[in-house]
Amino acid sequence: MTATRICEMEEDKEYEPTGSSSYSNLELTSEETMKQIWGEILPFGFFKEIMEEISVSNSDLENGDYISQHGNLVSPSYETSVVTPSTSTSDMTYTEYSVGQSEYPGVIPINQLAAIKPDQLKLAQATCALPATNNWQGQYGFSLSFGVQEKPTKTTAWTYSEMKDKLFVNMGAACPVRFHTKHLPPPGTILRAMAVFTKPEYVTEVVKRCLTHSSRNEASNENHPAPEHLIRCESSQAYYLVDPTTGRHSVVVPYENPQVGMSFIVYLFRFMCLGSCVGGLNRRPIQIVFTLENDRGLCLGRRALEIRICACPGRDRRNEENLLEKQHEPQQGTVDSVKRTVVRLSQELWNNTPLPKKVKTSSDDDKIFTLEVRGRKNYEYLCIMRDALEKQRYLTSEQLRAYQHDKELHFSKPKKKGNKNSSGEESD
Amino acid sequence: MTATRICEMEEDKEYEPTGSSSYSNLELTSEETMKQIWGEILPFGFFKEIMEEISVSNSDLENGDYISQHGNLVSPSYETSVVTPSTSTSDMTYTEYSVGQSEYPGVIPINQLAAIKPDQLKLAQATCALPATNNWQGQYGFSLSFGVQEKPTKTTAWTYSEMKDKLFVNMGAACPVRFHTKHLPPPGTILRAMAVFTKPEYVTEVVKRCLTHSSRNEASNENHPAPEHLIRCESSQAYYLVDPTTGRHSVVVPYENPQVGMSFIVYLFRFMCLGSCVGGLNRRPIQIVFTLENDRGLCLGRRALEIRICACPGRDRRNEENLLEKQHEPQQGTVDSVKRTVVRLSQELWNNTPLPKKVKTSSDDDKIFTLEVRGRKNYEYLCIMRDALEKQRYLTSEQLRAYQHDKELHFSKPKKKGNKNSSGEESD
DNA sequence: CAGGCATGCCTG
DNA sequence: CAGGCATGCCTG
Ligand SMILES: [Zn+2]
Ligand SMILES: [Zn+2]
Repeated sequence: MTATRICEMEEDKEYEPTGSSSYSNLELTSEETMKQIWGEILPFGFFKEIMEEISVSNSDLENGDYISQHGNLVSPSYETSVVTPSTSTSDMTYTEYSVGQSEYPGVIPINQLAAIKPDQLKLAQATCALPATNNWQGQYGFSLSFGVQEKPTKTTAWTYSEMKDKLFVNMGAACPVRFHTKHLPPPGTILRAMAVFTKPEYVTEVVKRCLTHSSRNEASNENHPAPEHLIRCESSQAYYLVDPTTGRHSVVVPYENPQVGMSFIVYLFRFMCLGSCVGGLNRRPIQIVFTLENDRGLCLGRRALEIRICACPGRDRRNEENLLEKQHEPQQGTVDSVKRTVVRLSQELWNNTPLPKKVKTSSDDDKIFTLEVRGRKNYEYLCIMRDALEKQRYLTSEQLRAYQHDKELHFSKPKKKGNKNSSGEESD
Repeated sequence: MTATRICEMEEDKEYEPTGSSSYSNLELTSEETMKQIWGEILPFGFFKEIMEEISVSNSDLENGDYISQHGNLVSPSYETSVVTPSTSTSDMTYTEYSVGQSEYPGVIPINQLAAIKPDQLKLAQATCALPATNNWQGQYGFSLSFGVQEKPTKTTAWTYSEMKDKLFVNMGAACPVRFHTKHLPPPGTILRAMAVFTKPEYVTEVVKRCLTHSSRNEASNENHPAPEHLIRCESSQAYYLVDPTTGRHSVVVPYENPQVGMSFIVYLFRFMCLGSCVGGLNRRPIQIVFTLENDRGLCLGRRALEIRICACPGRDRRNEENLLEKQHEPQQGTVDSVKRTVVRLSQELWNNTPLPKKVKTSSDDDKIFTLEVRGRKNYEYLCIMRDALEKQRYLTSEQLRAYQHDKELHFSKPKKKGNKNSSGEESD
């Protein structure tokens, strides 16, 4: 079990009501459960009996108050809109079937939530406002790979960078992705692909095609049922979904087990906008989250892949790899650059919340930076900020101190498989 | 009277039925006349009694056969759609009034066309598939100018280059244009602004905003009646028109005579897309054609202005001026570059026509280039091609030979005011 | 298909 | 606000 990108997950440790690291964990838990309850009903046979037997008993979860605090768990209209695969209609209307309306109440009492096995906690991100993007092979050993390529030219249609674990691909090009499972997942398992903005400032925004490219007149949209979807999968069994709660787009195909003798199954994916599309991706990096889900919509494995859709995959890959190598000589941010980044990030992060926007920065010397925040949720933002600072190589977690009500918050440190994180209070 | 951009106009000379240079002249004539007959009815008082007394008698025009050959003169539905100025409605519906339906037959017999005074021949381009873009002061001495600017910075909102007679302007910026008339035009006169692609390959395409910027959600479209119009005029009396025949957009305001003591009247124009907008201008240069029109829709004066809508008007102006200066050392195209240009242009031009696409290029030496074409209409394309080659400084008219059915075609040469052009047959 | 321009936009 | 990068696309 690896760590999530934003906050670390615990495996056996009890939840700490006072700490904040369990916060995001709970969020996952509750939303996952809601997902399971509400389900997503697809018009083919892969999902059956979705709403059955959710046994209720919960001893671990004692922080049900977060649910209402979180405020996202009121029930919207639970119609799952599903776009059927194209049947070569020429009128291009967006066929949407409303195939299911939950009779479940809007808010599920927290103590009725099921005893869910750890694996199941790894949410199906389709109904999660902040989808999980951590890699997790799961019990079936889910992973992906790319075929080796002839030396990629500047304008090769796609190229995968091992060094960056990133796919560079032309808009509209069919890109073969190999999916591996070590053990056979149950029949009815599906593969889902969903795009998510990588930067924390944009993660909440739904990834769609730009207006120009989703227009009816676009050649690429002829006879396609989902012009607004960024990701396409070349399969007659592909279904284009719009999550009714979050509005997020995804494409789903039945997961076919590799043929005997083959270690993987190949799906062709197309990405239908440029990363630079104005009013669309708008130069904001994205990743594709591939999830293996069983017929109840539970996630069996997940693999997030950074992707850049561009005109010159070869060139851009080379550039990014060169940049990364240059950066490998570690390089510290200046006091000013860290301050600026923190201020910008905090403005972005706090902007759309009812939380206090107060953030102070100061530095004792050039090595340690201090932030002061209030409120429980802020811990989550601090983690995002910390990640961003680290990613930009401005500082490491060790260099960042955070205070809440005059008490220092300690960031949990990413650890290896099976580790626990810690988040408590200590005197300065 | 100056020459049109594509073919030269004759003033007193008789039309030659065998030649082709009179072709485009006739086109102007006939379309202008159609314009006058069908008219454009605006919902305010500027145009009245449009359809009255068109006396019919024509001796000069003896090539009526071109009319049907040209094929554009069938009558579509003659409803003029007019977008009223915004009245601050918040629902952003595109208010279109259908204010007039011609009872005129679809095709006007050529010999019924009026004896139109030369000035009136200068067509109101609003209903012309290929709008006139020649500058013509007319009897009221219509012209425009720009105020002097403080030294333009790189990102000044707008800047006018005398050297290039070109306006560089930020998208959405209010740009003050000064309009001059030496004599008072009659009451009811209006000013029209219409955008036209500059390159011959695109002149027939209607200039509109891109999908992204014309979207309802665009901030710039709030309470605006014409989100799809590229050109806006800051005036409560501005009307946004879509020509029913050509689909071309224009904005029209009552032409107010300069105040006493002032030599000009200022209108503020905004240009609502970038020249680079994908699916819109798409990096294709445009010009704005300003026309003064009387209350019958007849053109009283015209001024075409090249314009570049961009993020950095200052920078781009400097770059273009530098380039122009560098080019002033004349520079010839190679045989290959001319060939390539001719082939590309001919493909573009012939592509959407039923005409034979056959074009040969050959060069006797490095100075003379030969084209072979068939069909009457091809002469028009040859002229466009010749202009493009000249513009790119590849060659001059003198260097280009054209053959039609083994007979050499002679291009008419641009001459000064009052000159005649010649287009006949000569032996090689 | 690579070199390099064009052009919006980010950074200091 | 200028320098300069980012990134689609044109040219040879
Ligand atoms: Zn796009
Ligand atoms: Zn635009």
